[in-house]
Amino acid sequence: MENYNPKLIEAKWQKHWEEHKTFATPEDVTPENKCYILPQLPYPSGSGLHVGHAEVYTACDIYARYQRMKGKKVLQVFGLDSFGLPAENYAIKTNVHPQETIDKTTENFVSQVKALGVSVDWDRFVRSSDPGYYKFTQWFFLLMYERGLAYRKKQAVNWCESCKTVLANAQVVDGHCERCDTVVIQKEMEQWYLKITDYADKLLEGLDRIDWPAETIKRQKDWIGRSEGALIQFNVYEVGESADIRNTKSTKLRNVIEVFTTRPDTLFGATYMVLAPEGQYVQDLKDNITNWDEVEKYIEETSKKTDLDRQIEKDKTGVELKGVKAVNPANDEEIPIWIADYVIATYGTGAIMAVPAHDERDFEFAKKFGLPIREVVAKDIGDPLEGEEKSVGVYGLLERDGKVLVMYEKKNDLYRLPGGTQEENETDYETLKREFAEETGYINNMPGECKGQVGVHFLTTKSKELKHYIRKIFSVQLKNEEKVALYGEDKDIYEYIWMTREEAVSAFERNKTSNVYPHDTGEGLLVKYYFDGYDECVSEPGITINSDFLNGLTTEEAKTAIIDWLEKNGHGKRKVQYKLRDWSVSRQRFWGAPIPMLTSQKSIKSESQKFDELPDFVLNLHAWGSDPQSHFHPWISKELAEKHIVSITPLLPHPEHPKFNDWLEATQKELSKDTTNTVVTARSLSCWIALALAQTMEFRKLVLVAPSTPTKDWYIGFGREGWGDAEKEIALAFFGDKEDCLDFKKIRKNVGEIVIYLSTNDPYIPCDATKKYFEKYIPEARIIIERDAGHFDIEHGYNIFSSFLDEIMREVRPDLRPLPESDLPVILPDDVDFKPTGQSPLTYSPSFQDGVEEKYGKGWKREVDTLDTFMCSSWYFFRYLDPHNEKEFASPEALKKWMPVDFYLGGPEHVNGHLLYARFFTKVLYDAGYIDFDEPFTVHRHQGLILGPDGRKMSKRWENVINPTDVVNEFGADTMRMYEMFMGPMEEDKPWDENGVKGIKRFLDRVWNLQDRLSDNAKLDLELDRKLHHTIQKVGDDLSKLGFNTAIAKLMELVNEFYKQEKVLLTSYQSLVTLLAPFAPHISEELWSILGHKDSISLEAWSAYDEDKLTGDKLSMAVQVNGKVRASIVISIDATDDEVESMALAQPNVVKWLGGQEPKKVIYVKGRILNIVV
RNA sequence: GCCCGAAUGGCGGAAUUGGUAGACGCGCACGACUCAAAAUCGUGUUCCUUCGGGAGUGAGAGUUCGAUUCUCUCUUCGGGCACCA
Repeated sequence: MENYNPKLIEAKWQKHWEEHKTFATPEDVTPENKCYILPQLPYPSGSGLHVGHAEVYTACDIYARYQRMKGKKVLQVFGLDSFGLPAENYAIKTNVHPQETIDKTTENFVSQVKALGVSVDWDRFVRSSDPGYYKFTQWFFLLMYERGLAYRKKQAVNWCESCKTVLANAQVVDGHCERCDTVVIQKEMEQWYLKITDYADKLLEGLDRIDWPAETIKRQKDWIGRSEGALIQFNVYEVGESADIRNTKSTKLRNVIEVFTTRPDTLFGATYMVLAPEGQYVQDLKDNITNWDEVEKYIEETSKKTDLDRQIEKDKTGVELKGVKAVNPANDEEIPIWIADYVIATYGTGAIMAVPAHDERDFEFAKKFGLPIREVVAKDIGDPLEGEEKSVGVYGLLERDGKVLVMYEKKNDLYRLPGGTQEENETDYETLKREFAEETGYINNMPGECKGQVGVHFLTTKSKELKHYIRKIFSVQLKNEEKVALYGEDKDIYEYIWMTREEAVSAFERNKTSNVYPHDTGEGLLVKYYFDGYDECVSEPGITINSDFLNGLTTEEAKTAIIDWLEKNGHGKRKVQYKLRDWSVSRQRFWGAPIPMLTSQKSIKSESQKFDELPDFVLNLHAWGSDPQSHFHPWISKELAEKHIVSITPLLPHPEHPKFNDWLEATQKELSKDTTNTVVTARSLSCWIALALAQTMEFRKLVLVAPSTPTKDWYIGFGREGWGDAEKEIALAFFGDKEDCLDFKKIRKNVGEIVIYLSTNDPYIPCDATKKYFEKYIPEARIIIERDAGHFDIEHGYNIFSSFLDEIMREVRPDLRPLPESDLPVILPDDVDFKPTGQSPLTYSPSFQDGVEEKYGKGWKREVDTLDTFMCSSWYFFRYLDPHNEKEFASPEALKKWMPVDFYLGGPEHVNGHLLYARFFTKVLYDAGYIDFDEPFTVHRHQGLILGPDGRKMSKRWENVINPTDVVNEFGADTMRMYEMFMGPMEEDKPWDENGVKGIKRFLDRVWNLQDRLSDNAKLDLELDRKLHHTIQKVGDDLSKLGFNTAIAKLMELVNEFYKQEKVLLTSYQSLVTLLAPFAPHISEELWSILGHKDSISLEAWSAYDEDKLTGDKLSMAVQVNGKVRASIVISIDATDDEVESMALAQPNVVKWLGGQEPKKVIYVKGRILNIVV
């Protein structure tokens, strides 16, 4: 027998697999047997494969090989994310074109991965920087653009001065650039964004349906950051305006500040407002602000601060806006308006109502600037009658005979302290309560009876909370407004409850905190106590006080009540707010996919057009047989009104029997002379009216929902079958005998933008045919296909239609144009100086704009920014399914066959980047009808970090980097694979251990050397056979749940058992080799062929275990006396309970420990344990 | 500050629904083979011990016949978010 020589056999088998295409993707795939295994897409760095990479590919491969042996049809893939900053930065450093570098590193990286012996279908290898790939990255951008999900906007962005590029929020780590660690600054720039915020709800909802690590799901939820609350409008007045004017409720109040709050119930406690310094509101008020110089200075100071500064300096700063006041809509109280940088412009509305009593930040601010603090939520509640023995409700304290008395409630009884047993102190509850109230002026926590200063509501059922508050401070309500503070120790909380005034004061002095303000009034000590954490006041619900009609309501009740009131009185409404921001995708860099858009200097289509930010008039047209009160029309009217946009939805004549000319006339009447900034929306039949109007009038925009196509064959060619004569008659009356009669040339010239909504299951308007029709006549129209939207009717949930509202409101940009899909890909030119200047390098490419004007018209140029590489990795898992398809990103058949991914392994660092984006892309494809699932990764797991031998993160700096290829060369890929899997649980961080690698090598040597002991006629050892079947079971179970380390341990046990035998049965050894195959494929293949098999072990079936062989006829069991193990007995498997008990009692050690006593009780858990209690 | 997660021998880590804690590997010790070393094979290896036992899964309590596992409090470490209204 030769020695185990991994070098030789690994090369041999890798060649064999490649030549025999052993791991080509199977064709006979069903939804039940398909198994798509996806390792995370790596960047091919110059330093090559890292041990962390090897961990991912090995784990995926072991899983893939196991599933293959279990009979699954496995697709395992590999690719590279070769676009992006690392390659470009390296190019800049070395002055070598990134393409060259990438080709080199690709070759190196791929050969390193292949050397691990992974069972990947290499014919499906993809690389994001190849034109065949990024053509579809660009296609995805166009899809987003068409659906209104890609937009260009000027706003403050994250900018890295060193990388000279914009960064997404997820790429900013602790205020620093993820790549180069430079402090990120804010810069006003026009950038492309993807509207991922539109999908916030869907991204949140889908998390409940996927098998991902709980931690990851939570992190995505936190990142999306949904909070429910209300928008509340505060009117703003100039100081000095008379009350009369103020009271006249003018509908066109110019200055309204809207705030978002999650605690509308505290509205009565809003004693001032704060605006974000860089926000729009401040600018709007500029003319009325009398201290503008001061304000401007503050704004400037803030804008100079980086986000990092803002995070570090948490000291509150701010400036009051003099000359203006806001009015709290709840109580008509005038309150001051401030600006402060603790309010950020990008969340909510960039303005808050400040409720200092119940918000920590407002509280700090109010304290610093001496603003009034009004409590509106009483701290307490919880049912004192509920809970455990220890639950105590402290009702309050009073002073008597120089002692401070605590009233508290325990279960149903009210006690007085001190002393006395329960019985002695038992008193009539009502009497005691009354007496207590009379003496203290304190009224207990009965909802509705709370008075502002009552203060000490330490009512709680949880001893934890009680301790917490007592430890912090006891605030005691005495007569004449005097307060004392007491302190309670953690362990003996009752100790301090009884104390003299002096004791109380000194206890208080000892435990002074910054939130306690003692004043000696001369007559006594006045202590003002602010709760240490007002955050708790915010998060913990309570009873509303000081709030007029909300008094006595719980927080939840008060929220509902105040929102109802606000909505009824037009001061606000319910609102869900998200932390998630839109995703900035344009980069001023070279090494990425060019954005497939055209730009021009001209901002209008014709001489007379002028598009302001918002439309000044919206005309909505309802459908045939419909009216202005139906479907989404009422909602749209309301929303537009709230945004102060004038809109009309006229009732069109005879909606049941419409006539074209009547409708046209009726709508024309509603329009003024200048319609250039008017938006016309229409649904179904009336879309034709909208188009007809646009032949002669200029519009800002048309938004057509489920449009009938304006041909006379509409109802025959496309319409649903079985229409009766009546319908035909009406349709004819409407359309007349017109055939393609519209002048689309004029329409296209007259309208700034045309958006068309279609639904995949519209019973009247066929999606595909209508799409084709409009693509032909209005190629630049943006066609948005909505999944399962029916006829955009109320039955399909279209009483609200938010993307439609967005389209109405959206700024029209005639200076931007998407490229037609047929012109993709936009090839990245290579005649580019890629040194960063802050300008996109493509600006300087001589060839990039060649022929663009000739092809697309004068004045048009290609967009010179490139796409964030995260866009490449947001869809790569689709490309593997059909990597050579030049027409589609993947064919519908391939998508149906393999998606979603069955197992996805990747690092936890991408949770709020890639993993969110990939889900977003998938959901957009779903909504657009391309796919039938909306979550890409059914099962997802993370791998942990492999640390250096010193326990630190591997880094050149620590000189503790392990190169996987060195390990493969020295010990072989099988050893490398198994060692990485044996180190510990896959998802945990674990340090590398040189000796551990040797241990695995030793194990494989032992497996190899077992050949010496093989025999085909050795006697079958029953114990060994049972062990074998146990191992088969355990290894299979562990593999299905990725417990690689324990599976390997079990294999080692089996091998150790084999070594206890003189001879090993050939069949047993064969089973061992198949179990080993997923982990160490090369040695397994070699042994398999030595054993005489011709076929690859990779395609062998997984061993089955025999259920009957798992259990022997005897087993060993522990006997306990009083819970301590005192003996171990071997019992027969079918022994009766009595037999076992008598056997246990006969054990000498048991007899000894029983000490002659009779057992009180014997607990016998069959086959597991027997415990004797004396 | 807020929110998660973790803590087991000298080390990496096992332990099913609460049922003989320390599987497996490393390291270490001893033995066999060898002139010797390495490699290999074998034995032992939680700690204390007066060799009867005793203690023991970060600390302290609780529930239980029985707790690494469940509950509460605390400590330490790791991670995430961070003025998100």
